[in-house]
Amino acid sequence: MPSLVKPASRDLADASEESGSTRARILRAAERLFADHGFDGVSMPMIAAASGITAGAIYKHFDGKADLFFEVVRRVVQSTPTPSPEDAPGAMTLPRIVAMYTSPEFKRLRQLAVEIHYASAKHPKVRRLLRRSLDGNIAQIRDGVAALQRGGDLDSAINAELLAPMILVLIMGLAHMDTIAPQLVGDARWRNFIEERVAALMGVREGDRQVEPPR
Amino acid sequence: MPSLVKPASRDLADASEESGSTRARILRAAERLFADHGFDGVSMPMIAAASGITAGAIYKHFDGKADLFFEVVRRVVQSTPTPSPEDAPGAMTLPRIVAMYTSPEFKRLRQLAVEIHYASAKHPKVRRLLRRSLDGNIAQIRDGVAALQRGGDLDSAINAELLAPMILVLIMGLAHMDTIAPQLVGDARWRNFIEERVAALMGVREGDRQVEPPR
Amino acid sequence: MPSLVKPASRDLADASEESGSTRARILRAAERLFADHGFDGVSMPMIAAASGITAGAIYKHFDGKADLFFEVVRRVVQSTPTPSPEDAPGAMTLPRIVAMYTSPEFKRLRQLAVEIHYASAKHPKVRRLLRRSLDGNIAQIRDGVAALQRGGDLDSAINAELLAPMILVLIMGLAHMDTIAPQLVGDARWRNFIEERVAALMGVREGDRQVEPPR
Amino acid sequence: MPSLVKPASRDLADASEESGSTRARILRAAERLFADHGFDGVSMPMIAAASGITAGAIYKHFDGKADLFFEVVRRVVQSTPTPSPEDAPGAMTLPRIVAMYTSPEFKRLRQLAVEIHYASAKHPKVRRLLRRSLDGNIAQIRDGVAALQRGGDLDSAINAELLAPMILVLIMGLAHMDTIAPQLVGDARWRNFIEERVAALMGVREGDRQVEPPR
DNA sequence: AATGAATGAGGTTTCATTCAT
DNA sequence: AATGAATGAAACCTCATTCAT
Repeated sequence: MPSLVKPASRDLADASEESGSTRARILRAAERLFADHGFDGVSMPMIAAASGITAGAIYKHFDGKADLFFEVVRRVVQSTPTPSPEDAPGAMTLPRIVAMYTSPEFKRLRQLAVEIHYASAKHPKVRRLLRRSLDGNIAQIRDGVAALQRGGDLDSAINAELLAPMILVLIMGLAHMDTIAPQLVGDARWRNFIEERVAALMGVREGDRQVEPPR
Repeated sequence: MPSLVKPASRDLADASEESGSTRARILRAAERLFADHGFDGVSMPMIAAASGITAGAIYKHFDGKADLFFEVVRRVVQSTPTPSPEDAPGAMTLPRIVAMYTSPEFKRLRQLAVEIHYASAKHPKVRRLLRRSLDGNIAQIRDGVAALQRGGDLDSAINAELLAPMILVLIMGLAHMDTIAPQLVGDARWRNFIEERVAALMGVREGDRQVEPPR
Repeated sequence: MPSLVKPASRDLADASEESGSTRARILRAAERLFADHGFDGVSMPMIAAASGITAGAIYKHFDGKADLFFEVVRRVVQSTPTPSPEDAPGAMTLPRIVAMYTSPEFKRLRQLAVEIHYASAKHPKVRRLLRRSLDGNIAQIRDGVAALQRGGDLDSAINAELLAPMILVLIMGLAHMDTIAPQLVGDARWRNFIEERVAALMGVREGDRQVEPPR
Repeated sequence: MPSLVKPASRDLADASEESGSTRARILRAAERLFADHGFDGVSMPMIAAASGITAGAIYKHFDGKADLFFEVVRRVVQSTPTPSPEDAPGAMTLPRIVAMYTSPEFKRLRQLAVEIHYASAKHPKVRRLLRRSLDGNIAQIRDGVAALQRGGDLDSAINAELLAPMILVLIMGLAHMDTIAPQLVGDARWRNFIEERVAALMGVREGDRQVEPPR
C-alpha cells in the first residue's frame, strides 16, 4: 500500500525510462505497467520492452515476476516518509493529508494502492509487507490522534484505537475515486469537503476546521 | 458493484454447488471463485471442475469467460434491492447500512466489490455496468440526504452532492477491511464506531446518534 | 468432381433451404457451405443452423461429417448427366461444353470441383468416387473424339487417349478461373475464345470452328 | 501460386530437415506439410515436431500459423525466376515450360499451387500475394506472345490478351494432374503431347512444332 | 550484463460426436 | 425425428523461466 498516510515526495519528473541503471529502468517501467494493467495484465516481455532490454535480462536483476513486483511494492511503500512529529502536527494535518489523495497527481498512487491490496490476497510476501506497513500507519495515526486529544485539539470522546483504521479505510476508499466519481478528481470543492468532513470525523472542534482556500 | 448501499438479502445458505440447474451451478461456482481468486486467478477448467462438468460445457451456457464474469457481476448488482424510501428512513438508516459492511457475512460482498472495481479497469462492459450502478447509488443517497436535511434531521450546511460520493468512498474502503484490519471484522465496537462516526460525517445531530446496542 | 463434362441441369431455383425434407435441407445447406468454405471451414453446427435444426439431428441422417460431405459429392457427381451420344454430337459440342464453365452460373460448380479435388487428397472414399467419375469422363471424351475422328470431323493425327485427360485438365483449370482472372467470368469474348481455342486443341478443321454469337 | 510460368530451380536435394537454422528447418518442414496436408490439415505441433522443436518455439520466428504459411507461400512464389526474355525465347519456350509441369519432380509444386489457390479463398493476405503474382505472370506471357506474334513466329490472329490467362488456366489444371491422371505423371508421350498441343493452342505454325525427343 | 532460442505448462476456445429425453 | 447438454480431444497461442553464448 503506497504511502497511505503521507505520499512519497519522490521526484517523478526524472522518470524517463531511458535513463539510469538497467535495474532502475526496469523498476520504473514495472511500476508504471503494474499500476496501469495489474500484476496479471503485465508480462515479462512487456516490462522488458518498456525497459529497452529483453525478458531474459530481467532475471539478472530480479528472481522472477513476483520478486520484481514485490520490489516495486517495497519501494513504493518504503518511499512513504513517516510524517515526522516535528512537523508541528496540528489538528488539521491528517485531514489535509487525506484530502491530498483526491488530487490528479496521485492517480498512480491510487492505482498502486488498489493493485497492492489486490495482490496481497494472492501473494503472502506482499501480504506480510502490506501488513507491516499498515500496522505502522495505524499505530502512527493512533498515537498522533491520542497526542492531539491530550493537548485538547481533538475531542477525547472518540476512540483513537478505532479512528485510526477508519482513516485508513477512508484513504483506501479514495483510492477508488477514479472509478466512483472520476469527475471529482482534482476538484477543489471536493478536496476541501473531504478535508472538512475528515476533520469532523476526527472530532476537530468546529472553530478550528479552517480549510486551505482553493488555489 | 455489489450492493454498495444495501446488501442483497439473497439466501446464501442454499448454495450447495451440487444442486440446481447446470447454469445455476456454474454461476454459483463462478461467483465464489471470482470472489476468492479474481478474474485472472480463475480458469475455465477450475470453474468447470467446481461445477461438476467439463470446461467445454460452460460454453453451452455462456459465450466465454468474460461473459460469464459479466453475468456474475450483473446478478450480484441487480440482486441489490435499492433501499426503498418507505422504509421509514430515519437519519440513522444510512449509517447503519454502512456499518453492516463490517460484518463477517459480507465478506463475499466485500471481495466481489473489490473484484468488480478491479475488473472495470479492464473490461469496458463491466465498467459501464458499474458506472450505472454507482450513479444510481449516488443519486439515491444524495436525494435521501437532501430529504432528511429538509426535514431538519441532518445538518443542512453539508453539501449533499459531495456527501453522497464520500459515503460510497467509505463503503468501498470498507471493502478492504479484511486487509486493513482483519481483527475488526465482526467486532461490535468497531461496527458501532463506524455507525456513530458516519452519523457525525453526515451531520446527524448529537442527541440523535443512538446506536444499536451490540448483540 | 461435379459435372466435369456437362453440367447438371438440376433446377437450383427451388433450393430455398426452408422447404423439403430435413435430409434434403441438410444436403442443400451442406452443398452451399462446403462450396463456400471448404470441408474444414464448415462445422456441423454451421450446417445445422443453415438447415434449421441442431447439430445432433444431423446424425440421424448421416453417419458423420465425412459421410455427409461424401453424400454431397456423390450427388453432385451423379447429377452430371452423361452427354448422350444421340445429342447429335458435332465437333463443336465438347468445345462448347468446356466454354460453359466460364459462365457466372457455374461458380458453385467451379468451387465444388476444387473442393472435391482437394478433399480427395485426404479422404480415400472421396478419392475413389472421384476416380470412378474421372475415368468415366475420360473414356467418354476419348470415345467421342475417336468417333468424330473416324467421321472425319477431327484431325486423326491427334492422340485421343491423351487428348481426353488434357480436356479434363483444362476444365479443372477453369475451375480456378475466379482466382486467376475474375474479371473474365461471364465475359462473352473470353467464352468464345475458350470455345475456339479448345476446338483448335482438338483438331477441328479451321472452317468448322463456327462459334455461337455472343448474346 | 508457385512458379506458374517457370519453376524454381532451387535445389530440393539438400532439404534434410535436421540441418540448417531453426527458421530454415521450420520453413522446410512447413512447406512439405502444407503441401501434403493443406493449411487446415497441419497443426503447429505437427510442424514443430517435424522441425525438432516445440510448438511454442515457432512463435519466436513467426507471428502465427497464418504468418508462417504466408512466408512459405511468399518464398515459393518469389523463388520463381521470371523467364528472362534474353533466354532467346523461341515460339516453343512457353509450351515447353507448360509441359514441364507434368514431371514427377514438380509434384510439390503442383500441390502447393492447389494449396495456395485454396488458401487464397480464405486468407486475404494470401489472396493479395497470389493476385500480384498472377497479374505478373499474365502480363509477362501476354507480352512474350505479342512479341512473337510481331516477329511472325505466332499466328497474329490469336488474342494475346486472352491467351495469357488461358495458359495459366491450363497450368493450374495440370496442378491437378496427380488426381486426374496419375498414371501420366512423368510419361514422356504425355509431356510431348502437352507441349505440342499447347503450341497448337498458341498458334505456332505447323512446321515449327518440333518437340524435344523423350529422354 | 545481456541476448535470443527454447521449453513446458497452461490458457481459452471450438468441434465432432454421443446420448438421455 | 429432434433436442440440448455434455464430453474429450485438440487447436492456437502466451507466458514465465532457463541457458548457452
